[in-house]
Amino acid sequence: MSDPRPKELPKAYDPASVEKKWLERWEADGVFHADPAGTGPVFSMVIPPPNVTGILHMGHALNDTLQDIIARSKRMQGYRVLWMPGTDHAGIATQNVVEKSLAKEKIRREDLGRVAFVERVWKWRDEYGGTIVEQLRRLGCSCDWKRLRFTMDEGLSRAVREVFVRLFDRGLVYRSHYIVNWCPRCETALADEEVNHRDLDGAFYHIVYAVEGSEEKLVIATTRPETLLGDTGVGVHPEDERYRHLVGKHAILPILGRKLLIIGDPAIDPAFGTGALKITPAHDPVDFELGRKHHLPSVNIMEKNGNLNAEAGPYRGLSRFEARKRVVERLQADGLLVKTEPHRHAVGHCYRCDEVVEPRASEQWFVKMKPLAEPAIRAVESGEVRFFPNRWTKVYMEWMTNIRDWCISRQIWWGHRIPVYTASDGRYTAAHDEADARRRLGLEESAPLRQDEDVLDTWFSSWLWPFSTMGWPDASPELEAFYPTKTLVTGYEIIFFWVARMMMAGCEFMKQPPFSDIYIHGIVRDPTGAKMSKSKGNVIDPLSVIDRFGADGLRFGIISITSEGQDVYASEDRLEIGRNFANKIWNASRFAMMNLPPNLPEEMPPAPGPHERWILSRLEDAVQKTTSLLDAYHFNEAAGRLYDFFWGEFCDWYIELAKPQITRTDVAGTLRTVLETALKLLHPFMPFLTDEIHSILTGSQRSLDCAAWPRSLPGRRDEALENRVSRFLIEPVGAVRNKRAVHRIGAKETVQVSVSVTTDGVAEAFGEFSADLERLARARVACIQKGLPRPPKSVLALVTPEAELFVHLPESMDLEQERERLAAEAAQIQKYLHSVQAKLKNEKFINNAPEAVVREERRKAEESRVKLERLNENLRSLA
RNA sequence: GGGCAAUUAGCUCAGUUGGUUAGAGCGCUUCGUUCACAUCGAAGAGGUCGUAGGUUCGAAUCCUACAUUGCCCACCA
Repeated sequence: MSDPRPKELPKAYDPASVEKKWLERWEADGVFHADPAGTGPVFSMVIPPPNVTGILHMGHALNDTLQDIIARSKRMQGYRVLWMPGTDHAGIATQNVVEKSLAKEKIRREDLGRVAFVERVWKWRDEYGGTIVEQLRRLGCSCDWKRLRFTMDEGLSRAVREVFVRLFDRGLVYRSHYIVNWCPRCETALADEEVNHRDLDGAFYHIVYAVEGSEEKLVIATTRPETLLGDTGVGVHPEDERYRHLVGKHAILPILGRKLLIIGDPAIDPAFGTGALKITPAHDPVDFELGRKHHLPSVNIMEKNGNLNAEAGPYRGLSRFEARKRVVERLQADGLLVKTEPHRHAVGHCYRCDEVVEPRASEQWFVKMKPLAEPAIRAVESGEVRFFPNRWTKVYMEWMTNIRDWCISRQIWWGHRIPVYTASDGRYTAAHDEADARRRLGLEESAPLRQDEDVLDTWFSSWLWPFSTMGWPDASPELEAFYPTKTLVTGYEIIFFWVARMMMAGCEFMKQPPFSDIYIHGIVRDPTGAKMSKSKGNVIDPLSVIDRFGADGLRFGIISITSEGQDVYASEDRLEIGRNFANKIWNASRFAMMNLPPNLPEEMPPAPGPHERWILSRLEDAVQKTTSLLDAYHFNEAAGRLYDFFWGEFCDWYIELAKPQITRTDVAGTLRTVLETALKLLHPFMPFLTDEIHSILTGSQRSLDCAAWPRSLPGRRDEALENRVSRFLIEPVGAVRNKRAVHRIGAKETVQVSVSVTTDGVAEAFGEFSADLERLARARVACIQKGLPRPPKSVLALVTPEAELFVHLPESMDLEQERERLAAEAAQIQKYLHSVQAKLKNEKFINNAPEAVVREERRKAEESRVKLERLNENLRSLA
């Protein structure tokens, strides 16, 4: 036992210095390092890699605290824990950030050229890319930081190339001219999942198209009139009476005068709009398919940046929005705009920059997903991989079964360049490098090759994360020891982007799903339910919370306000609970450190008193519940049980009971045992605070991460004792305090208490705790006696079938008020008694309800009956 | 158009397989700083569990509708 030197312990917990110290110590001791060559059971997880441009937000705070709780508790439970950390190169996001910073110097990326630009991004990463990692450390994340990975590391890049080549060779990766989602701001294609649809108010423009060689007119409705410049056909339903005779004829495109073949296709809904559809194969997904089917030409009218090109004739160079305006004006002037009606419809937006996305036909690379999805579906179907909460299974299945091919090429510079090489004769292949490409194409060593200009979607590296971080494609000791991982913790917003794709990659390349448990948590929102975003200015900065409340305060706070599987409404006020609890733990420990006698024997003293056996019994309950709740991923319930135990049972009752007897060995020993055990249970939630207290308390400099998780000791549970404590101690104390408060008895005054009991046994039970009652309720127990009538000038404070407790009050007591209170209580019990008696008279209840339930109801009825009788007696005697 | 979630105290949420006189934190009211902690202690007020039916001896809990809110998916131009 070291000397805690209590005088130096501050009254309030001061996280700042403590956190810094322990961060360094954990790192120095290598507590978080996982050795693949070690012995014992293994537990592994990979962090959802935050964007390298990221700064810690509340979403990370929640996600990574959850993982850290798992990691630390598993470590204490004896597992060799690997929590693999790293960051994501976040192609578009990072490129945008660097482009923005270049813009301040009035430089565009084109001015620099590809090589110099990519160098700038690397430079940016070297300078700022460590920010998020530092912040995760400050949060207390027990990742194996020595293994920090980055999706553009050489090793991970090699894995990306290997995967691309394998898929190419299997025919699962292909190049195609296809309509894709195009972000004119980022100037790149996007995957379907990267487009957010929002309903916006737009207009439905009804436009007149003339029919060639006829007086007939066709009216066509569209929401994007500017795309008519790219029309190459008109479609109608083949059985539509209004239009079927026109099929095969031509319509004349307004403004440009182009001839448009009128085709019939059952895909066209005669009931929608005017029943006639303008076909713009290059700028609409439906039209693209129709165009292909009916061999219509495709006219691309848009530049990469969304401005119109030469195909748009007079509108060349205009933005798509300006062009829309001008086209509408022109149609109006020409008398071709029949009407404009308001129309609300879904408009796609870029998930990175929120620009309105345009469908645009272009040459892109795709992954054929169906064959990859099948094993990933089976793994979940069979129960090999499970979602927590389970409802996400359906969402996953739905998406997986309807999966579409994945557009993986991006027209940006920052990312893994597509490893496809084309020879001068036009033949191409995927390859690990140029030499490999020449081999595959049967070319000479010096033959010129051109590598594809595009880079891969960021998620094309993230989907390999669980094994690329462990050294794949090599057969590494890490893969051997730590793959597959056990639990993946992530938010539901990336189930499609990431979780589903990792499942597919794991099944395909490792022949084994990458994890068995998928824990899905909600999104952190502001108190009004809006997503937190910098532009809205509603973000809570976790770092400022750490500054104010400490990392442990933030961690405990965010976990306790997060109900399972639900979104979290966070505000700094709500997080205070964590800071307050940390302070409570600090002060309870401070009490222990100031009062525990030196040279206390290590082992638990034998035959402790009833208070001690009581708190040990409650501790046992806390150990059991916390352990099983954590195993089941019920994090906030586990946190809640610990909070209740520590604050509501240990501090509120046990410490108060122990105070006068703290010099006794069994009392001090119990206090220490309970505190130490509680610190261990709390450690995964609040690692800094618990390590600090533990080190002061024991002199040990080792983290509790190295301590053993508290074992359940069922022998400590004593429910009969718990029952006695609550009936003869906790309830009487509460009752006396209540009368004191109600009758405004000053805190310094002592009140007299008498107890009337029915049996000697009950008198004894009261006697066991009467000293505690006297101290905790500032009372003096005048007498405990069988059949004692209500003493004069006293009020009934507590009534049970076997006892009545009276509090003696001064002359000034208000009898009338007291009568009202008793009468109200009697009325309430009367009402309850009626309901129970009615139940017991019901034969169906007696016959159908389990015997235990019936017995319990009988007991309650009897109890209420006796209580009511006593209450009424007292009421009469008050009159 | 499909699907999912939520609806319990002023606010934010618990309430495990149907059986407690429905709980917690915050906020509110009253009282209290010799005694680990005012980031605290004590006491208290506050709820027809969204609505309407149904199943059952018994429903906040199960079923069916409906309402409100939020989210996800979907090529109706």
